[in-house]
Amino acid sequence: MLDNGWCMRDPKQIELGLGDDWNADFRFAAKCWRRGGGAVTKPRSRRGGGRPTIADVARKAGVGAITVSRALREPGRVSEDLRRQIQAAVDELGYVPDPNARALASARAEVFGVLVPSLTNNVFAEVVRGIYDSLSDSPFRIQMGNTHYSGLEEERLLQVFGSQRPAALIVAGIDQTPVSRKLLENAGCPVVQVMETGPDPVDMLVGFSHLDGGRTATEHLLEAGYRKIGFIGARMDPRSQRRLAGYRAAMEKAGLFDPRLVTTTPLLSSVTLGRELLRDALAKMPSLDGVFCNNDDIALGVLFECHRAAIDVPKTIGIVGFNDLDMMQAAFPSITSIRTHRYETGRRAVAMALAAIAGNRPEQRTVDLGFELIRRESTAR
Amino acid sequence: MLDNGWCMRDPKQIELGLGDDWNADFRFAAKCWRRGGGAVTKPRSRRGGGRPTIADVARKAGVGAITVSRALREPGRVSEDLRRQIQAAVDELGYVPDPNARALASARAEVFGVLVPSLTNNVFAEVVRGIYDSLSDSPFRIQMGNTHYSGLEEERLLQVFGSQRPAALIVAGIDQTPVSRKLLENAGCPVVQVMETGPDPVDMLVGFSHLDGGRTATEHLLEAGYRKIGFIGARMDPRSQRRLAGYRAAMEKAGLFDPRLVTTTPLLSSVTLGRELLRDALAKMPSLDGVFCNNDDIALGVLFECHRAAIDVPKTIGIVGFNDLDMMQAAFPSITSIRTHRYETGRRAVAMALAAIAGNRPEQRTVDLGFELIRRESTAR
DNA sequence: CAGACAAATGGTAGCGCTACCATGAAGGGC
DNA sequence: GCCCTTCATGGTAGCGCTACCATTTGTCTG
Repeated sequence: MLDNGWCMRDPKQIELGLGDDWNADFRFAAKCWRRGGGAVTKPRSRRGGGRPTIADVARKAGVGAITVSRALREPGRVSEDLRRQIQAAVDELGYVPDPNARALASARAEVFGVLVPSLTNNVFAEVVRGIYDSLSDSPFRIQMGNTHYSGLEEERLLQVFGSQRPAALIVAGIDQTPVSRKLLENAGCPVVQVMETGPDPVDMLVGFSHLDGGRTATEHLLEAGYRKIGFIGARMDPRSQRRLAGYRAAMEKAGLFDPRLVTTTPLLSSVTLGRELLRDALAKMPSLDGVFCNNDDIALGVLFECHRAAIDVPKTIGIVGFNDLDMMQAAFPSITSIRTHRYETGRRAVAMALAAIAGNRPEQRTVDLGFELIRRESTAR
Repeated sequence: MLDNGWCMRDPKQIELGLGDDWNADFRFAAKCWRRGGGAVTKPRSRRGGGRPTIADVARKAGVGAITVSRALREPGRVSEDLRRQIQAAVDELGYVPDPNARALASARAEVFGVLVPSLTNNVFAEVVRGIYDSLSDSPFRIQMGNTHYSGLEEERLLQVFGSQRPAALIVAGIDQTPVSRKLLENAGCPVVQVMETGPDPVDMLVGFSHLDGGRTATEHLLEAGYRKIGFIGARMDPRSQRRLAGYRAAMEKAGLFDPRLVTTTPLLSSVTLGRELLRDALAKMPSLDGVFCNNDDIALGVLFECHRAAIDVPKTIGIVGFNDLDMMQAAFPSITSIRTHRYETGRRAVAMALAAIAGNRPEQRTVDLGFELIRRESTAR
């Protein structure tokens, strides 16, 4: 065992020592805060803190508060002159509008709600990055939620998000529970489902067909001459299930499907797990000559296991991944994968939501961004 | 070249077609919305929508509004009887408090502001995951910002976040600009800097010493008998700089430092880049016999490049990574790395912030979570 | 030049909630 | 019994902003 290592500090020290009842904790926290207990607060003259308000700006600029409000939100409706005066006052006072007051008064928050099943999965991280980049110069904030692949958690978060009257909602997937679907339909804002295609979006939809992706990957292996092609998948969420369905369709069409070729687990995907699953797959079916992996982490694990077991890739076993993360190209041998447009998905979702907010919903409510098969060494025999 | 692939759809189709002036876009959007233009809104009787308010609950329960408010926030201060009545009314009406109104009235939003330099970097994703998990059952929302490793962007986001009167701020790193530092000091809420240690935190600090990490990694290579040990680093942010400093300290102490052993680039880190950087390093210094990599992506790239160039690892070249992502353990040969406690960092940061909100700031304002050297095959010669 | 109409600005009245203070009732010490 | 707390509840007055409806001025039509 090489994984011994020495510890710089006692790991016990790293525990947290937190109570379970966060609400109680916070209630206590809030009470203390009110009494000026802990926080580094400056003494505040007025209740809301000493910060300038719209009234301060209005006074300084010699105009009405509402004109300041308009100058900031709809500059076109305020005369050039006043606009300059107001801008000067804003700059001088360092005025920043209070988003809470704004949301309360207008019954609409400048917030995009974003729901993803995982924060660390690179796939969703890329989508989220696209969303952030698209909104970074906009007045919109982003409220993100992690559903942990749980329908119940999604319902809860949707409930919470809805209470804020968001400007739009972006959610991963199309497999919402009936309750979630109802919440989305009644959200009173544009809704974009991402990462899939399907016949019946709640509102708008951006993604691609995982079924076609799975089929394409499998057909590629078949064309390359592989026959005993296995499917290896972890964390079998709905998207993985569809990839599996695509695999199965291609294998059945070729008359090669065999349930013993399929190896899955509900465990969270990881490179290490990819290694273990290949071992399992080979134990069940020693004559395996190809693998379509649920995702690239698994594919990388499979590759490493092949190295370790001295199995030649691509000669003895061909490997195809899914998503085409950067490392697929760098691997040795480089790994064939299905490239998906994750960043673009985020961008497009925001673009569609903004269009809908502006009242011109795209006539095309479903956008299929497709995917690409990237052929590499791992299937070139 | 194997990276040809065929495209399922015209990539040109994937462009966005968005204007540059988001503000103008949104202004238009908002205007349309007000006129009932696009969104799927239900007709609303009152201005704020037809949702139940605290007054509705109070009426139904036969109590004053303020009692409802208290029952929800400080149940202990309301009698058992009324609490039950109120809860029944809340459930029946499906009442959810409006966080905007709450924030406005109390001059304090139940929001944690979180600022990270990257959303896709697994390191920060893990910290963020810890933060999310720690707050998932709390009343706090999370407002995340992506600084893109830019001080200016950080200042801008801090400004925006501050306008919301957050309950706490968590920011990555200790190298804020003077402006950012001032903004943090005046935020009027607990502030936790994460991912580093240092002598002078704004408020609280959770992390570890990247310098010590770099030194430890390098000393390990030295102990294993490597002599011409290179440093390979991409995206040389302040943390990477400190790792480099640790590397340098160890090498100088051993009398082995040579600037030609250091290969860096400001480019964003990736596995592919790791391959290229090793090529560069070997071009400069063909006798290289060890590499300490800035992070695990780079280390993986280095490993793949060694495979491709038929360089034996660990015999000819030893490799050490940084962070100990899952794939380090799965790689063949497995890769020695410095394990960092990213998830725990997020958890601890939240715990400290909550404690501070509650008025009992930990006496220990700086928490060093340390790191571990995980010895593996890549340095076992 | 009246009448109509748009453009520019302002006043008022909330949005839904909580801080602050007031009230009345229930205990507790001498 | 008195005063002094403490506890449970409620009324009132905003928090900072914007929707809605004036009001004023200028411009255009016939």
